[in-house]
This record gives sequence, C-alpha cells and structure tokens, in this order.
Amino acid sequence: MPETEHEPLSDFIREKVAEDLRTGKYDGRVVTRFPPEPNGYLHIGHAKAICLDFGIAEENKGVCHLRFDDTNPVKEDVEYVDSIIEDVHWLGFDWGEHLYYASDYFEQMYEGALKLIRDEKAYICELSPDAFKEYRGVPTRPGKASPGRSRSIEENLDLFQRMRGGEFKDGTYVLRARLDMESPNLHMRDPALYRIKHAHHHRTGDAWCLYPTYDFAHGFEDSIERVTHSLCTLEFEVHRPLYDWLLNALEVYRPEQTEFARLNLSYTVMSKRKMLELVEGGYVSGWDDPRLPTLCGLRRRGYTAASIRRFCRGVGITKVESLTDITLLEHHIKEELNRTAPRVMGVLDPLKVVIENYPEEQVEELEAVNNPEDASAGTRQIPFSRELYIEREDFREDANRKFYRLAPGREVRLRYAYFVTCTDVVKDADGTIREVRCSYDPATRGGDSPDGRRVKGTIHWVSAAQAGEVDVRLYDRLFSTERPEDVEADGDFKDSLNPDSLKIVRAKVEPAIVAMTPGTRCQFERKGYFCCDTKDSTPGQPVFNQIVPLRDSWGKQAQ
RNA sequence: UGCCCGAUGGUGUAAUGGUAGCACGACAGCCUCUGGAGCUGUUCGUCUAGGUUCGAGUCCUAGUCGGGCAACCA
Repeated sequence: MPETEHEPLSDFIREKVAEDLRTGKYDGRVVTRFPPEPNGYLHIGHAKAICLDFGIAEENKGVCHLRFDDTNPVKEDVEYVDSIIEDVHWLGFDWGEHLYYASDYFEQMYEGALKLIRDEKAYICELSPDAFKEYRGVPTRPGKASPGRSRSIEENLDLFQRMRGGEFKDGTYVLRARLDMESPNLHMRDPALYRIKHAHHHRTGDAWCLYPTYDFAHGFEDSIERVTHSLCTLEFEVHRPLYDWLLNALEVYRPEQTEFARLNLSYTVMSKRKMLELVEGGYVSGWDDPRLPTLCGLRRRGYTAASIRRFCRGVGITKVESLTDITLLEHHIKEELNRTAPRVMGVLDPLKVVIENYPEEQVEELEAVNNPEDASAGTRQIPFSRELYIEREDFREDANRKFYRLAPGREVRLRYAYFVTCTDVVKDADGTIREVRCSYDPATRGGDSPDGRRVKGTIHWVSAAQAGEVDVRLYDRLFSTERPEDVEADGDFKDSLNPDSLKIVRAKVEPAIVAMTPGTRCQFERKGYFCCDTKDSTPGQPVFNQIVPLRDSWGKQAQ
C-alpha cells in the first residue's frame, strides 16, 4: 500500500496556521519561506524544513519564498546557490517568482539601522571581539555596558556612515542593539547588528564592506516579504525575543517565528561543517557521494524525491529532539521501488555452473516477468545456455536443512529457467570452489514442474556467454555508531567512520542491465535496488549504485 | 551554575479532560518461481512523586532526566 502524499497532515504548526486563518490574524494570507544560507549543500534535514515550509503554503493556497540568507560573504558562494535551487526543485517544490536574496535588501537594512541609531536603539561599539565577549558576561553573571553605549546619536551616525565608507578595518567597530546587558538571555545583551567585513560578496561584489548579522537581517527579510509564519529550528528559540524586539523597534510589519525540532538520522552526520570536512578530507568523493545524506547524494544513490517527501511526512513535526532511525528512510524507498522498479538478474559474486546434460552450443530465450507487482511492466526474454553464473553464496558444500539453495545432490529452481541438481564440485588446488556441475530437467522449462515436484529454493543466474560485466558499488552506513557526533572531548567524529561503507564488485549481469541508461532504477532480484550512476556511467559500461538491499531473512537467521 | 525548551513501546509519531492508536522494527504463522513483496497474529509505552477531577498522557506543583544558548556564524 503506497503511503499517500495527499492525506492531510496535522502538527502543532499546522494547527497554529489554521487557527490564525480562523481568527483572520493575517487577513487570510499564508506566506512562508525557506531561507538557506548558501554556504553548503542541502541535506535531508533541510528536506524536512522544505516540506514543512512549502507544504504549509501549498495546503493553504499561500506562497513559500525561496530566500537566500546571504549575509556572510566569507562563507558563501554561487556554487551553493545553484545547488540549492536545483535541489529544492528536484524535491518537487516551486517558488514561482518568489526568489529572493537578503543581499537585495542591504540598502533598506542600512536605512533601518540608521533609524535604530536615531531612535537611540542602537549604537556603535568599539570593543575588540575579545573585550566584547568579556563585557557580555556569562549566563550566571550580568554583562557590563560598552563605552560606546553612551555615545551621542550624531557620533553614532557619523561612525556608522564611515564604517560603510570603508574607513575602518574589520573588527574595529560594530553596530549593537541597545537592550539589556543584564538579561538572562545572552542574545539580549546588546547583540551585534552589523559588522565590518572587507570581503567580496557573490552577488553584491565589493559594494559593501558592512554586513548585517543574522539577528538583524532575518526578521527584516521576513518583514519586507510580509511573511506570516517564520518557521525555524529549535536553536533559534532564544533569538525570538530579539526578533520581536527588532521589528517592533523598526516599527514594521511583524511575522511570527515558530520553532520545531531539526531532523537527526542515525549512523550519519547532519551538519554542513562536518560534511564539508568529509568532502575536503577525501573521506567521501564529494558533496554528492551516495553515502552522504545530502539531497544530491541521496539522488545519486537512487532515492526518489517522492520517497524523501513521504519520509518527511512520516517523521512529523514536533519540538522533541529525537534520533530517527535510518531504516525508516530506507523503508520509504523500498516501498516505492517494490511497486515500480523493473526486476533484472545480476550476479554480484559469480560462481560458474555447468549444466552437463545441456547441449553445448544451444542458447534459449526464456521469458521473465519484469515486475510481479505490476503486470503492465510486461515480460522480457533472457538467454539461457550450458554455462551460467550463480551467486557464490547460493552454493554450499555442506548445507543444513535450513539452507534452501544449491548443494551437492540438491535440486533448486533457476528463476524462470529450469530445475537443476548439483552433481559435482570442481575445486582449485587450494580448495576454493571453481565451478559447480549440475544436471537439468528439460521438463521444467520456464521453472514449472509438470509432475508437481516442489523445490525449496529459487536462485538467480546469468548465462555466461551473454553476460555483461559492470561495476557495482555496495554501500553500508557511513558511520558505525548511531550518533557519530557524540564523541569524547578529545575524540573526532571521523573516528567512527565505517571503513566498509563502500565496496566495489565486478558483477555478471543479464543483457538488459548493460543497456540501462544513467538514472535508471531496478531491482537485482534477491539482492537489492540499484540505480545506474549518473556520473560515472558511460554508454555500454554502466556503473550501479546500491540504493538499499532487499530484506534478507536467511542472512539474518544464518548469523 | 542563569535562562529557555522538551519528556508516550526498540525508533518516529497520534490521542486537544473520556477505550493509549498508527508507522517502522522485532517475533510467530500463512503464502510465494525473489528466504523479496503480501497477509494474519504477538510482543512492548504515558519519566517520578504529589495534587485538581466522577475521570489525567493531557491541567497544577515539585523533582528527575535530556537538549539549547555564552561567533562581529546562520
């Protein structure tokens, strides 16, 4: 049963939006925004926020803006802007003409800052970063006033204009809000609103050397865009009083900020900083490494946008900080691919089989079902001949009753082909099995036995002469611990990197697989779901990424 | 330690003072030309202590535990 995407969702934020609609708080408008900073690639945690922001707008016939919060030029880059646009679109959301940049508001923000200074609600502080910290105090001790706090309006105005003019070096002055140095909330102790950064901005170039901080910029942006519901993650909760104060001081339209818990996924990291470290350190091949929880990584791995959306619906929206098991994400892609992915046969760890009583030169075409869950997917022909490959793990010299596969004297079905019985085993000098000899029953062609004889196991295979060879990348979780970020003070999260997170094998595959084009998803029967890699595949030589393995109840009981 | 936020099975979530439900997982059985999928069933939960109430997961008080905040990051 496909989990629908159309059933209405409910959570405390949606309830609040519905309530505001009932009371006419924003004249029936619903305007949300997804405000990424272009300093890294989007990951599945962002997908949760995107589904919320765009979802709420959609459900209420409102709009959701895509707004780049580009207020810190030293960390930001167009590379990230481009990837974010691509990823949000890929996830299935559209912002229409509502694409905005904080940097487009810089002039208005500057005017706003001037107003704050004139109203004696902001002042220029000359404290060095260290002194600034020192004066702020600690949670248990109140801070003390900066000398700049008593500066005259005229002098503040003059300094601020000269800051903009480029007269001062980075760090010499900062514009601060005049709030309360004794507040128990550190963010209310005269937070910085503007700092000097002689840095090239990816959009405004060198027009500015003065940039607003998040606290000043974010509320301002929301206000200009007349956002109604400003949704963000829990760590901004302590900033909310400042958000409200600022818009109040500016005497402008005020949206309401509501916070929800960010997504945490087991066995991976969800911080742009840590991902950057993995990328730059070469621990992964790039931001789109299929082992990363980035949207481009998941996409390359083979995850569909719909499966990620359904996953986001599944985890819900709360204020509880939790750790979502990565198997829940895997469940959603398996559920979709079981319905939609064509089945094919590929042998990841080939062992040769010779059917001794099968004619030497003969090749037959046998009919195979493309998708047992979807009759409309039709059938295909696959070649069968005397020499085949089967999975090495599907043969065992000494097998117990629980082992349903091939073993000396045992009969199994070769999927869509024949019943075969193992007659002999050929070994190398060192004892490793080189090939298995079998006999087949011609009466079982297609896989059915006319005499009603039953066989316990069915295994997949590939005809040797017609087999193609492809590289297949098998993935395991990137980290071997559930919460890799939980490390001792002297530890490093990279210590728990799983050394076996990537294994590349050379597989023997049926012809249909060699013909697959990049981006195609399929199920290698009895093994898992795979996606033809969009980056490293070449015509005639596709490379496959394992999306997720099939459930293996034999492997589970075997261990 | 100061302030803020939170606490429901193994995990994620619902129940808006009235039968603690759903999904994932686990386990068992059935079915099966994928040891897949599907079907059926089982297991397991309201942090603690008081209070309000006919009735509390829900409201109140205290505590416990977990998280956040002390960038001129967002």
